[in-house]
Amino acid sequence: MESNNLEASLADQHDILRSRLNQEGLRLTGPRKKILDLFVMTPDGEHLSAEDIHYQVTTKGGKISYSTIYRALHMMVDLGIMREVELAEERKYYELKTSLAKQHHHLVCVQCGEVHEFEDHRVTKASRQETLEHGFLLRDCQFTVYGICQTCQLSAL
Amino acid sequence: MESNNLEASLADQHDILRSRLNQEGLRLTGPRKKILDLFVMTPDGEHLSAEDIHYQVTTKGGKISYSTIYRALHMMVDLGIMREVELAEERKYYELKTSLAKQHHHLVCVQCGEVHEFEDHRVTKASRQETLEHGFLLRDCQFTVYGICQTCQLSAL
DNA sequence: TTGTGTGCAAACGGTTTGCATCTCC
DNA sequence: GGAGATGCAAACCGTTTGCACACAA
Repeated sequence: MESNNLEASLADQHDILRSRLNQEGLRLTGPRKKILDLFVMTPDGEHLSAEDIHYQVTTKGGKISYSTIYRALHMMVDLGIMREVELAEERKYYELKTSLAKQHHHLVCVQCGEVHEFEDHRVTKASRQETLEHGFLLRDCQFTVYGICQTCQLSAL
Repeated sequence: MESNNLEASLADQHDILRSRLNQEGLRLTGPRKKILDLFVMTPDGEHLSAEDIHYQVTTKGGKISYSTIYRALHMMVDLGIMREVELAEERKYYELKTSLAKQHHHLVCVQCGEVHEFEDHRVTKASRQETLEHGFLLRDCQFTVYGICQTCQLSAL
């Protein structure tokens, strides 16, 4: 039951991505399916880096090169399917831009890396207001709050 | 007159930094003075990268190595004198944390790199509220709005 | 005088790229 | 069949580090 639903949902996602790619003369290939599947199966509030993707694919017995991963990520960002988020300084993270995704922001623990997503209409309004006042065309905004989570506060004692 | 005031202000800044450094057993050296001077003389809303600093110092006939620049920047961030801001993906930018500096955010043109600073109490409140709700200890927050400025919109026609 | 700071050159690490080969449409 | 995609290995580029020398306190 469950697994049938999951498989169905993955197949749906493949079809959506395929038609989107075909519009642009691009192709849905094996590696691209694997990457998409990882994001679809990733619970909310989690984000994947190129390294995460490489690790997950290879530990499942698959094989994929970093070049392919980076090229696929860039392509999906360009198509508006994914978003690059700045959570840590060392590397870039990516998240799926589901059509229903509201603008959300991130609360990050600088010690353990735990991430919470949250929405805040005040922040959304502020970004709209600020772009309007300066005549900018809004593209994206990132609001990232850095702090220390409870667990890390306690373990520091 | 003007230049006397500027020199006085730079000397003041040196004294402030020197005593702050000495508290920690650190020293105010030639390269550190040069870097501080650049930030003091940089108009509001401008931010400097390691490359900017290197360029400015060397075109003035000075000499400084990247190692020294990076080490000085990290030190000043650790001391709470400077802040690292994420304006572009490729490199890190730094700004002086003047004592009177209110929390401010950035509106960046993704094409030409123009940056506007702005304050918004709603955003500040949102960061406080979110850390509170999750039991986090607030460390810093970055709100960066990406868009296309008027000039770039017009030149794209 | 001595421990801190500097410059150099080499290393680092995430990301990008050129090219021969493969594969989806 | 042919344009687009992949994997490999090497290049890239901002940043970091080890080490011998220099200098502020």
